[in-house]
Amino acid sequence: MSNKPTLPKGTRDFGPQQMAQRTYILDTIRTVFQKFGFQPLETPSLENLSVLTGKYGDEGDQLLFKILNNGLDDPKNRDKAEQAFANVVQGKNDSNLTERALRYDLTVPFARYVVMNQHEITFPFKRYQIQPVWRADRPQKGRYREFYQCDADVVGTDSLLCEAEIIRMLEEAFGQLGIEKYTINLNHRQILNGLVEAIGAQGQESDLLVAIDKLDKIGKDKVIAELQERGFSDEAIQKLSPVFDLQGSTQEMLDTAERIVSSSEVGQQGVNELKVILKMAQSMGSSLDHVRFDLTLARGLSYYTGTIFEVKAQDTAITSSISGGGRYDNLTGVFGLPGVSGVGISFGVDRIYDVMEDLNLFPEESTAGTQVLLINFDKELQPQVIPVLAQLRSKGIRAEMYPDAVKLKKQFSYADKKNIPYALVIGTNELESGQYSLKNLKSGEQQSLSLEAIIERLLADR
RNA sequence: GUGAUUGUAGUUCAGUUGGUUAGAAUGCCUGAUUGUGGUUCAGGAGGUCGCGGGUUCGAGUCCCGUCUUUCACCCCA
Repeated sequence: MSNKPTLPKGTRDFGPQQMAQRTYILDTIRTVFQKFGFQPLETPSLENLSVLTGKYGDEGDQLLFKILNNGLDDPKNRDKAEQAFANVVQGKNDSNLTERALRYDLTVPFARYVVMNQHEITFPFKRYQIQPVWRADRPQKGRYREFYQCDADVVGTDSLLCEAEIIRMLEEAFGQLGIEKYTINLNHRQILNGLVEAIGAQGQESDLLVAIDKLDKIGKDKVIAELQERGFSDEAIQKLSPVFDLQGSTQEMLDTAERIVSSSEVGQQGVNELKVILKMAQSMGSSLDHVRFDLTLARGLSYYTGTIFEVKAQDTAITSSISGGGRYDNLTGVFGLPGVSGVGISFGVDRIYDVMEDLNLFPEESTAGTQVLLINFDKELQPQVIPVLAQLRSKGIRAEMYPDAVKLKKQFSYADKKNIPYALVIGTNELESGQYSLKNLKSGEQQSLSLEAIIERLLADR
């Protein structure tokens, strides 16, 4: 029998260095959210299973992490539990066996919160939420079973200002993180609906979306093959062909799209909305350099009804999207509150981390730890050295003293490994003269200075 | 859920058609240097070969199961 502990599939530990880097990402995003007027919200890790099922499609339901009820071993529950188990084995949910599940995303819990607090909330309601979510997916590159989402959503307004602000937030966040090469892909569900109408393929919406969403991944020919396989007529595919060959500036592509869906009223409406959004984003200071209209962007989540967003980084092995979102007209409808429109964006911190790691984008400050290590010479001297430690900290300097009076070699190599830039040596000589030895561990130079001078130097070098 | 793939020292990996006591690099500890790290040199510790079963005189090596890793599909952050 092995006693070696292991992690559950698809989960990870984050050590001190990784935590510093992750915190840097989260803080950057949080600051952007707050700057745009979003307020924080946290919801429980657990939700009632009935809140989550049916919101993510059949595939999504399969990926929920369900929690086994307690008390199943109680003899008086036994019959119920066995009956429930029989149901679950047949793929049905049964609250006598599982009535809770881990949250799958942040949007549905948010919708639940809005419905439960509809009378207290002032609309439009802008909230951000940064918490882990869980999916019972098979892990692979950029996919984990536990990962963080950073969501910002606005509910209670149809204004396209929100969409424009989302574009600005994406630009600010990725700009501040130093990710320069990325694309914000933009599309509109109504344009896609218009497309379905225009080619006369009503009733095959989802088949169409799934197929054309793969265009940049598998190419035109394979998409056409897949469409044929899914039973689209040659005529319909013929009508789609301009979609595969879209080129030019965002504006030009939008104009082309407008022609393609000209026979459809909803399609037209979608194109117009995107045009308005882009203009608004521009007047908010967006260069639109990173924004691209992508008629083949579909996104899986079934609740989107308007604009949809997806962000991908370039020049990196991480090809999956690092951010995504869109407008949903009726998310709270399933909880009995119809007519509340919302739009939101979600940042995938774990993938952003992978991209930044891959491109080496973490600034040195983002991992800053202790600034100065006090060398521990001798137990006898500690009463005189400890006050120095306190004094450094009172000035806001990140300082620590090596806890044991071991060999200096060991203490210095500890500082070296922890990437501490300075070591402060206070031994008998220093205490006699009042001039302490400050060593810069990067350059190797060492100076005798008064405590005031040391504090000044450390404060200047932060 | 479907199809592949991986597992040997803290870490990254060698290990031949099955054959004595399973190796390297790096990291770790000690010393050269009893008040000075990152370089160098010398020495040392560290492994139930993922786990369980099977074949065999003999298994890290072959077979079965299981868990795990990574990847593609599906889907998705």
